[in-house]
Amino acid sequence: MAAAGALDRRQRRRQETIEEILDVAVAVMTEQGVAGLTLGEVARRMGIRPPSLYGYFDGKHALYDALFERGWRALQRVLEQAGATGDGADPLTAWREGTAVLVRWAVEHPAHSALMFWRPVPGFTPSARAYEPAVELDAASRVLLVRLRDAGHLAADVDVDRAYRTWTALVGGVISQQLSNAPDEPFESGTFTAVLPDVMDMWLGHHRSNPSAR
Amino acid sequence: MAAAGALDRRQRRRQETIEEILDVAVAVMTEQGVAGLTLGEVARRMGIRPPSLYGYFDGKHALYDALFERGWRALQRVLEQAGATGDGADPLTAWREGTAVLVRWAVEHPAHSALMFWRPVPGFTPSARAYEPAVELDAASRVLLVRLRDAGHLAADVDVDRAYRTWTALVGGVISQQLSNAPDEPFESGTFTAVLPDVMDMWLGHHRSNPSAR
DNA sequence: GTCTATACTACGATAGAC
DNA sequence: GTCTATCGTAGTATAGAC
Repeated sequence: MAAAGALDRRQRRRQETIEEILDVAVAVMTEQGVAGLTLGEVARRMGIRPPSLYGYFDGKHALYDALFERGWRALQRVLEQAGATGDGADPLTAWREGTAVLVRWAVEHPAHSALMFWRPVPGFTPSARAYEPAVELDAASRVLLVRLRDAGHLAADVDVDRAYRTWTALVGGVISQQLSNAPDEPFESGTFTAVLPDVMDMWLGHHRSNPSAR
Repeated sequence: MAAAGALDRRQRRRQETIEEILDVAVAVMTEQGVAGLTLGEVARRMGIRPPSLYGYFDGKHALYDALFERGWRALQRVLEQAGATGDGADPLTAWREGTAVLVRWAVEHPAHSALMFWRPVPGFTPSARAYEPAVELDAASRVLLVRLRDAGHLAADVDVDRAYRTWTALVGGVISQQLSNAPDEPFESGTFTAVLPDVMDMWLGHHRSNPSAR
């Protein structure tokens, strides 16, 4: 039992170090840009030497990969807490609020967002494991979209896939513009996040009256 | 006259070298990502040494700056050629076609677009000179938007600034999603560029019936 | 004037001592 | 587990050949 306790303690300590590395990396990325992350700067802020980081991550890309996965998992979590993926609430409310929560999270986590939504790092491609929560969230969003249609908020013959793609473009556009042009503005009063209600109305109106025909 | 001729010839030669550097840089950025540009790779492809590039550009950032400016100027040019900024055509047609030309140019010039619309390079901020065509295009777009309203295609009391911001978010979103998720698809059959007509209809419909109130 | 040669600093990464 | 030492390559800058 003593050995197991020591192992737990050691593993917990290790986990704490991993968390610290990731937190510091996010801070560096927020200040210097996602591609401006350097292992030297992370090590410097932690008071260790760059090679020591290799005891926790297999290089810089592994760090990006962990941040990519954690970003999607964190987004998943806030959406679940907002009740956006549950079956209880009215689909329309869930859709509207879920979208707002998504955009808020994105602008409040610019470094994660840039890594997740754009691909600013030359050689980096997320692993299948890191991609998993993104795929799950995609599937959950499509399910909710179907419920939105079945509840009569969208035209019965709407092209769900096309409508979903359109929605991602609109929401992604608001996030993109806000982060590129005014990253320091808060969600509530952002130059672009402020038009999110308009954008939602636009999308809902279009798919309520105008079906996918074109 | 002979001296002037020699000077012209020398300057022309120099200009050709500058163009070649920029072309090669775009090729590298297209393959490796905007932040993946290295002077060594540019020099290697041109058959020269990295320090030779300093005779034409004051380092990598100056190269980015020139590409930023040329990108906006090129976009300006194709929009003018499409008649999107002239006074002749119907404002609605000009707006629709101008938007399509913009999106097409963006997806067909991914390296330029990433540099112009996102900010993927850590230390780089475009100079005022490089920004000029972007500002001009912004102003021209707003003028056209006012003409669109005055021609009765938008509600008379529409908030022009807000409508313009919304438009940039929508169009930027389509470009963003297309370039991030399926950069190799052509404009005509792109997963996201294909919904551009829907997005345009949405935006026009919203501002025709629903004024800025909210 | 334009290039090559060379040097300096910083980065990511690995090997091996303690 | 962390360190020092080291490698290869990048961006940058200067000196000097032609």
